[in-house]
Amino acid sequence: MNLKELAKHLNLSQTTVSRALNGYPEVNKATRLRVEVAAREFNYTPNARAKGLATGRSMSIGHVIPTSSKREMVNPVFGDFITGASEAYVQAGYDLVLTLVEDGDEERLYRNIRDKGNVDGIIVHSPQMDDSRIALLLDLGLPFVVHGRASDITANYSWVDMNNRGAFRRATGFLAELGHRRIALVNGLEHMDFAYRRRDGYLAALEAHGLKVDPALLRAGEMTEMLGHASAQEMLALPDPPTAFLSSSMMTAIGLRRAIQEAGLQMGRDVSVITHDDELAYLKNGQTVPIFTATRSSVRAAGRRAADMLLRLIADPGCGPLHSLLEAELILGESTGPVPVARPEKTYRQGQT
Amino acid sequence: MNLKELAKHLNLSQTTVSRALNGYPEVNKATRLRVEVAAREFNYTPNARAKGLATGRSMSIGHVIPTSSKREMVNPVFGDFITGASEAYVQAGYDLVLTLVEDGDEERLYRNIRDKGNVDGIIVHSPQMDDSRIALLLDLGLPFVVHGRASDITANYSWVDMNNRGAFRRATGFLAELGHRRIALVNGLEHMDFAYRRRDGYLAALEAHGLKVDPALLRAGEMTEMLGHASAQEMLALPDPPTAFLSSSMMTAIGLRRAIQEAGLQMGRDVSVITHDDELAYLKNGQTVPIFTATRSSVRAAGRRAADMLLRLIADPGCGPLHSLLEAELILGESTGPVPVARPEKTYRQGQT
DNA sequence: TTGAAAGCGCTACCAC
DNA sequence: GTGGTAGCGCTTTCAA
Repeated sequence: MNLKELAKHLNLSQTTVSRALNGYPEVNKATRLRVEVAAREFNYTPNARAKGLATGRSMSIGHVIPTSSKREMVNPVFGDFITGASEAYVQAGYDLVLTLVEDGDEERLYRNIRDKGNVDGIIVHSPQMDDSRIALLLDLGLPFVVHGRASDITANYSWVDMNNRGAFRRATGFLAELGHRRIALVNGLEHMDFAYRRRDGYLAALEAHGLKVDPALLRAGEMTEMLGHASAQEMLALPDPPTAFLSSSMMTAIGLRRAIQEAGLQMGRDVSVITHDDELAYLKNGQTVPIFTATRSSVRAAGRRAADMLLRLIADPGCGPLHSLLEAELILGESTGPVPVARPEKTYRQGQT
Repeated sequence: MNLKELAKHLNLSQTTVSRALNGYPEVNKATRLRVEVAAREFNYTPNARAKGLATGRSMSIGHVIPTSSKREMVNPVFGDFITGASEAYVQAGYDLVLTLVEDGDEERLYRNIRDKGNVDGIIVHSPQMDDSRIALLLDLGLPFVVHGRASDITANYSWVDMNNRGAFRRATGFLAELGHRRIALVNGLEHMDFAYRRRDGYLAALEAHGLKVDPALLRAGEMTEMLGHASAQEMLALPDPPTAFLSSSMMTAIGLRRAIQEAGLQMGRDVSVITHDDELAYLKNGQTVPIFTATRSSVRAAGRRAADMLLRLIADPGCGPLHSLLEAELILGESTGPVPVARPEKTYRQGQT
């Protein structure tokens, strides 16, 4: 059933029915009620394409995820991010359009996304440090929010990010305070902004604790189980092996733990591991003390926030670039209870530059 | 730039320009060339909504993922599935619309999806054994392909599934052949079809090897690290603990391995683990022998296949329900080399019922 | 408070 | 080969 038929059935004009259904004030109360009842009765659902054509808005948001042989496959945390974003979209009546893109030809791709017109704005995933997409999107005038930041870009754009630097600084600090002197980092590809920041936090903590950096204890690559395994295996074979590992991903950590086990070492006794993507981690202190890193729910909160931000940007383009830095929970203690939700550290507006 | 403007610029009618751009045969070769050049020059991209309104097709596919507090969060393998599906969509010029839905009110929801008209078909994720959505969708006449099956449903519908039963039968068999008599299964929620089938395969293998089923070695729940940890902890405290574990998910396996380690046992020596979602698993035989379970790439292949299937169903609705069962790689051996891609076991058409 | 009619940008039918 | 024109289903002036 479409609007025309519904109107005919009610002996009303399309105009009135449309107005009644879209909450315009000038409709007679009784008329509106009649229309609403009939709409429900006939399961009337407006055609989104037609509505979009008429209003100029598509009521959907694009999520653009770069993939290529050189980058990682779709990151597992993406599911959590989307879950959070989706909440906002459902409430606001928006749809989510997912676009996986091989890198290369960004110019044409993003222009097409805009001109095709089936999204009102996009969320940009996996920014690199010098991500060229930001300038491009600013130029195209398509509203967007970046999930993460691009450290080498000076332009002012909207983003939502986890405090990666802070999380890794603290995690490294924990290990140092427990007496570890040889702390390894198995990171993601370091042209990715999140990985750069994590490394930065790691280095800062080493320096703060008077530990010197050993390049042999640093590894970066696609965050696979294989990377974790190979890295740990090689490092543990060093004359002066690490006694603790920081891992940037759950996947990497799985391989890393396997290598530790294969080396005949025991987690939490001989060697400690803290994983970023993981819900639980280990510290060396005789018996295992988990560090609770609530990354999954934090990422979900980030998704929610990014979506809210973008919707606001679309509704009120003048509200200027928005930023939000979320603090990931990182709790020393028992591994019980529900996962706490990340709290925003700060959110602020800023005038357009 | 839109069609009208482009046509005016070229001193041609919209009709001709449209025909030239859409590959209709009756266009003069020279004209077509002129049009194509101009289109590229002005970065002309047809408006998808207008095109959709005119053609009646939206050129996008919906992926519907149920979520609720009672079910698991978005499964990590979903990213791989989407990656595969996306390849097909890009080639065919389709977009991917992602819809996360809380369960309840399926009736209204799926009807809305159809009537809203911004997808031409959907992929149904996470089917339960008696999933009510299948009858509903069949009734609604919206083309769909299920990722997985619904064992309790007798209707004939299109699906793509991994051979979960076979994979768990084989995995259990490996362990039994290595001499394990007490093999535990930590499964997903067993009203989910994949979990039911995995359990079924596990039970079949036990029976084939003359091992008896011990309910104390069976656990099912949301596939979290906590489930894995709690399950393994309790089982290892039994008077007659298991010497091997099968885990339905990477997340569960992480917790499970932690419990093993906390119990002072050593993986691959005291106890063996095979994880489904994982790339590597362990067998007990003096030294560690990994089982390479190429689930990630297998799932990606499944996504690709499901998408191809749905596109075909949309193009030719008469081609009848299609089915495809994919075999997950499960290789005893070294953990090196690239991940092999799943081969289809069988694909066949079938007349409409 | 209601309705007629003009688009939104495109395709597709029919005439030339 | 090419062009005029009537929709696709909705919103939104403008009049009444």
